[in-house]
Amino acid sequence: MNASRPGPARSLTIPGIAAAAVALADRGGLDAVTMRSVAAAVGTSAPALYRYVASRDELLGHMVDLVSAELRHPEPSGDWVGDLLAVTEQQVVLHREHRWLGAASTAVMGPHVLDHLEWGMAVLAPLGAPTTAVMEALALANGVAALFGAAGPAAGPEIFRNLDAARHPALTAALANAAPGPPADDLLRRVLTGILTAVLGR
Amino acid sequence: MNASRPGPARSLTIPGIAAAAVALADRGGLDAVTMRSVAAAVGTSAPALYRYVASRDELLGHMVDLVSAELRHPEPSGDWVGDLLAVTEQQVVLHREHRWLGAASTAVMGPHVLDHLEWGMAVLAPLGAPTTAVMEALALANGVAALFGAAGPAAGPEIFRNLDAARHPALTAALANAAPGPPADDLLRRVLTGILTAVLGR
DNA sequence: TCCTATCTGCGAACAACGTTAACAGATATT
DNA sequence: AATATCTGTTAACGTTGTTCGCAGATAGGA
Repeated sequence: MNASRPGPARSLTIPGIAAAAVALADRGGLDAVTMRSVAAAVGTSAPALYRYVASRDELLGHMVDLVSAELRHPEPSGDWVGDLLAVTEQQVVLHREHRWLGAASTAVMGPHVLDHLEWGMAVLAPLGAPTTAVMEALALANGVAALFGAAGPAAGPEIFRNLDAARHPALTAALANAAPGPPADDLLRRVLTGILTAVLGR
Repeated sequence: MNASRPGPARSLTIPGIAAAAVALADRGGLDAVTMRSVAAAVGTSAPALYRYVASRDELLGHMVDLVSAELRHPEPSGDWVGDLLAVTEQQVVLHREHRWLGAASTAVMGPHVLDHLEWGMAVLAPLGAPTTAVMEALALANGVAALFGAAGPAAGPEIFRNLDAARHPALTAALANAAPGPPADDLLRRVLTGILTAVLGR
């Protein structure tokens, strides 16, 4: 831990700052993550944060990487669908616990996000599919995880304010007798296998 | 066109305002859509816009609805996969022409967005699947369209700044000899059919 | 030991944003 | 003609991300 550099030692760390920002976003959404609020949460001043991050977007990237570090990647077992499904389920939980994840623009991928891609490449390597197809499959898996995590009662019935019973009869009837509940348990597995076989052609 | 109401007539329309906002967003992203810039584009003042929209978020909703109006929904032909694929391809084009579409939070669905859902319900009605499954299938189709539209050279190689050849060897090798190009033509069809059959179980 | 270079964190400030308040002018109904 | 009501504008408020200097602290070199 030798700094070997003049000047006082830094009192904060990027993971610490990102963790405070994540806690704020979990409570009040991404709008609650302001430079001033994060600074107050870690006990410092807003301009001091710019000694650690170049911009707010970079801080958001650190947040994404921090929560992505929670993913546990099992050793590739040969059952590539099962392996991928296990991690995708974790991603769904991640998106459900941190509903800001999908909106956090990842302008630059953090190391843990890259770890996930690396693991996915290793899992799908035995298939011998072209790398572009593998990347597309992984991107689709990520997107499906985001969709499943964001689903459910994300917003109230205000979304259907413009619903007109005369113009949208089928939709009106469908919403009347069937509120959109959480997706079925095995739906993610079915969709994921459907996507993977469609993309990788196996 | 009788207003039958005192006071001067309004000089603007919501579609006109939304069209100007769409043009701004197409050029400079969603950040370029500020109340002042939109007002300048339509030749008025920022506070005057609040006579037409209650908030900036509502304006964003009008933008989403305006571009969603471009969707052409064919008469259901019985070939529900083909019908759905035709419209989903249009949605991909829409997301590619308006890359801000995915980021525009739809707090309230406009009439044309509801039209799309209504049409989807009608297309999938002959299957006799539970309404929740149909809604899930349509939501997934929308999400896949957004994913396909957002794919490609959306951002430069800055995304992989944190790539470490020692930590991510497979990824490094994959990126070296295969730049992520646009998805194959028939990929969307394969993925969509895979998802639909997985969700609707047919 | 003292000096100096260099780093940290802070107070003030700036431009831009969404939004509101109060007001002048225009217009259709009475 | 009088009145009520709607429109659009100017000014302003609070908040945001970000930058500018500056005071203070600290480690290495003399």
